Amino acid sequence: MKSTIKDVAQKAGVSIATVSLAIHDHKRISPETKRKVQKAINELNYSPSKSARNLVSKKTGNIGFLLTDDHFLRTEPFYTRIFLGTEFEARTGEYYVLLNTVGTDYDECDKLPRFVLDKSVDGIIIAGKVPELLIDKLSRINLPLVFVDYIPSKNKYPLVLIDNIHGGSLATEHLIEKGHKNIAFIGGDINHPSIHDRFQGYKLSLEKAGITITDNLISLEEPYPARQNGYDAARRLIDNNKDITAIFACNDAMAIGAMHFLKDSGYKIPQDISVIGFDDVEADLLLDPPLTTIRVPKVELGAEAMRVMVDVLNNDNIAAKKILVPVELIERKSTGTA
Amino acid sequence: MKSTIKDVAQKAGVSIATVSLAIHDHKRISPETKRKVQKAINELNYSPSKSARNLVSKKTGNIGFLLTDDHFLRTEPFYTRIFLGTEFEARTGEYYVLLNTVGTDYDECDKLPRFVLDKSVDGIIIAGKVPELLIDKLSRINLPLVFVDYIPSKNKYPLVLIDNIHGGSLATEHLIEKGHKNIAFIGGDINHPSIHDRFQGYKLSLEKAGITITDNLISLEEPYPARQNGYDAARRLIDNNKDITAIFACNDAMAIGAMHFLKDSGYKIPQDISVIGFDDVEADLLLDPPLTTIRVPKVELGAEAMRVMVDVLNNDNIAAKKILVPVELIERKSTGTA
DNA sequence: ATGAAAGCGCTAACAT
DNA sequence: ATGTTAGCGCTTTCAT
Repeated sequence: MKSTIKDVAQKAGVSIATVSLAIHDHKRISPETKRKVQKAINELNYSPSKSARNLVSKKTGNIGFLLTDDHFLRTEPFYTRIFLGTEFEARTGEYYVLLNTVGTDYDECDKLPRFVLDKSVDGIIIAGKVPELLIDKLSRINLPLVFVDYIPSKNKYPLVLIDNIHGGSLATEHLIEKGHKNIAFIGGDINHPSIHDRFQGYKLSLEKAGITITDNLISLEEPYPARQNGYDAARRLIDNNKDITAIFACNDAMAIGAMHFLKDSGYKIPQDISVIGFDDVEADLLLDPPLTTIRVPKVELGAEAMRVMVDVLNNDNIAAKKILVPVELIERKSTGTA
Repeated sequence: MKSTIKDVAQKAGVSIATVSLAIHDHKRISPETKRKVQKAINELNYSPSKSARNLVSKKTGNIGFLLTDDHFLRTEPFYTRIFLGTEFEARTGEYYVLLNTVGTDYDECDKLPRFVLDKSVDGIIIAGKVPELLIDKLSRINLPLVFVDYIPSKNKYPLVLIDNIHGGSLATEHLIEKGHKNIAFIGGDINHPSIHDRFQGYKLSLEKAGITITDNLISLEEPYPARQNGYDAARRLIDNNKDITAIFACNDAMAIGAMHFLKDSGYKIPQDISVIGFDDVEADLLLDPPLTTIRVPKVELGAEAMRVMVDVLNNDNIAAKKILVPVELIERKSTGTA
């Protein structure tokens, strides 16, 4: 039933070493022997055992995908898409990807992810913000790390990032072009590199357009960028400043929350107030009106991270590169002229 | 992290065999020795190598998760959730899950999924409808198969299914209770067991209520249950029958499409026409009005499938069992009195 | 109750 | 150009 390298060797009338070398297309093996071996392999329907290979090569052929559980369970399928991207790309690199989530409250006592404990991965792709303590621990074991959509404080790893500053500018400029002057910004967890950068893009574009940046247009106190927080931030902003004609939310979740608040308060979107988000999650199209946003190519982010990982694994001397994945404006119906 | 069973044996002052037995909590090992070994394990931060274990045990510790690529890429994160469920449950069973998609147009020439070719899995969970030809091929290799949300024609495998008939009844009865008599059904791919069963539930409930089942209330011709097809089906139905006061769509995607058509045509939901879906995808809450639907516990479906798989692998349970996972009515705002 | 030793299937020196 | 052989880290008889 299950043939081994020994069976192949016997059938081909050579040694197992020859079979092994022939399989790896080693130049020391003559073309004729290779053919003989190949014939035996076909006849026996042989396929090398991964376990045995792994044991001797000390490789696993697996890449770990790590993120916090709240990221994976959140309503918007953002990181799920990134995961899919790594998965698709892994196929071509002959890898499998293993998933593990960790709590956001990771502390000293918590164990390392299962796939590092039992040595089941050759490298780890870390998606989104994870506890720095975990990164510290991970950096001590000798596994290649690639970050996607997050910049760890100890910045010495390859990074695959959204071009957030540019995206923030795109969103803001879109609003400016529509004639808006009082453009609010809704952020959450401003220490998060992505949100920080989107905010930078906002400020840069306003400055470039000669528009003064006012404090009461900006909401940065929400602890994380979720719908309810977007709702709350919009309320606080609108309560304090009736001149606002447009809102740029740091992500779609907050934009959706803001839209709910505006509707609840009787504002018409975009006639009274325009709203633009960031991410382009799938729910955007279902909203009424559909949300104008900055599209983040999520699958592409994952694929890119996997490509970098494969590169790192193949040439151990790769410099920690930083890849900025471009974004684009998707204009739908939630933004209009001032 | 680099310590092996040898290091542990040395540190504990015993043989590697003893360490191995102690790890597996074998009764032949004295409690005291076990403690000594455990201490050494902790101090060395030892964790057994999966590759080595796999080699001797002839197991991989991996479960394959198979579905068609269109299922995985569709907008509603339905199968993604099921996948997550298998993943969560796999943790406790000490398994990893490997993902593979196949085309819907799978034919004789196509290769088997990668994880079966290189023998990387101990069993396969098959989610949703997959080509029967593939199932045939898979059934010939000697791997345990578990189906979730699909009934293969060669019905000899463990099945984890949604209680679709009951769900169809729940939805229909809800509408009947609201006083509706002209209740339309929108289906797609009626040969799909799930959709077929939901339709059965619809007919059963109507019969039970003494309501005649009329052809011009039923749309079954759409080839698959997606949004656009829901839109088209609703249009055809409403064009032919102005008496319709409620629509039961076989899934949320079609319900969303139907709602779009109704809105485009100036119908008010639920004042003019009620709409109920099936699945409870995350978009439902964002719709205006939010969609009344039958909730399918997606994560639970996946977890259950993995539990069955683990059972099968442990030989605890050889009989091909069939598990019906219950559903519930989630009443939101898209259904009202007739 | 514990240890010695024989593999599991494969790769890669080292021989020939 | 090909064969011999020593492990990789672990489980599992079989001895002691």
